[in-house]
Amino acid sequence: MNIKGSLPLLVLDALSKGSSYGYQIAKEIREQSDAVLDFQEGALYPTLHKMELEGLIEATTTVVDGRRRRYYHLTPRGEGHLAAERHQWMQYVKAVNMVLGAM
Amino acid sequence: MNIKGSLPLLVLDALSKGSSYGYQIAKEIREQSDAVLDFQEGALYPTLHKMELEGLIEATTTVVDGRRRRYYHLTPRGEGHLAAERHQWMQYVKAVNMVLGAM
DNA sequence: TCCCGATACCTCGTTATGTAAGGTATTATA
DNA sequence: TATAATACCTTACATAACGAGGTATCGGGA
Repeated sequence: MNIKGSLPLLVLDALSKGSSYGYQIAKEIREQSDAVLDFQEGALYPTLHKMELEGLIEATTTVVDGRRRRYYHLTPRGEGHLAAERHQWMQYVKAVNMVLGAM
Repeated sequence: MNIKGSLPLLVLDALSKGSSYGYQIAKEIREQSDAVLDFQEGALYPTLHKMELEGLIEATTTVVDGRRRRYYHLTPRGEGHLAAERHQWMQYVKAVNMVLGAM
């Protein structure tokens, strides 16, 4: 179950804790949310590519145990964007809760 | 700024407080959220029609002050769905916050 | 009087972002 | 030996939003 629009925030947040790669990021999001969040590869990889094009993240490809890994890390621009996305997320949640709570 | 997927919940919630109509529902959501939520008519009306087809809401058309109004009210099915949507929303928010909070 | 903003409904084209399913390839395990 | 896990990718499709347009009424200000 994935609400559209929250994946970039989750990716930026994951990379703010150190560089990582697609498969690992997806796994962490799934595990840390007790499998409530479960983004498919068809959402993850295009999002990573888009964020790279936007200059939010940068990548280097390496090979570990014979398997190719594309490690991403935040750019300064990405760091700024993380703060903005965090704020937007909290603001949105607050707004929905205000409406739901209102009588 | 609207995260995709939250509109049906907000509509069901609005109608749980009494019958209402599209224009009014949109206005309430906008006002009660301090304009953070601002769904356009191109999102609102198709969503209302879809929810009616799904049997979550029912409508009656009346005329007030010469203007046509289509009043919606919750069906029993819609009431059950509201509880499910509420739960899903809270579960999702909790999941994202768990991931964001995790180190 | 005339136009504009607010009210009230609607649809259509486009865009964004997800799922499902497929492909390629390697390594570890049953 | 075959299957799961790791690791990348793409394509077709579905969904749900936005933007912009249309129709129509009513009330208020220039």
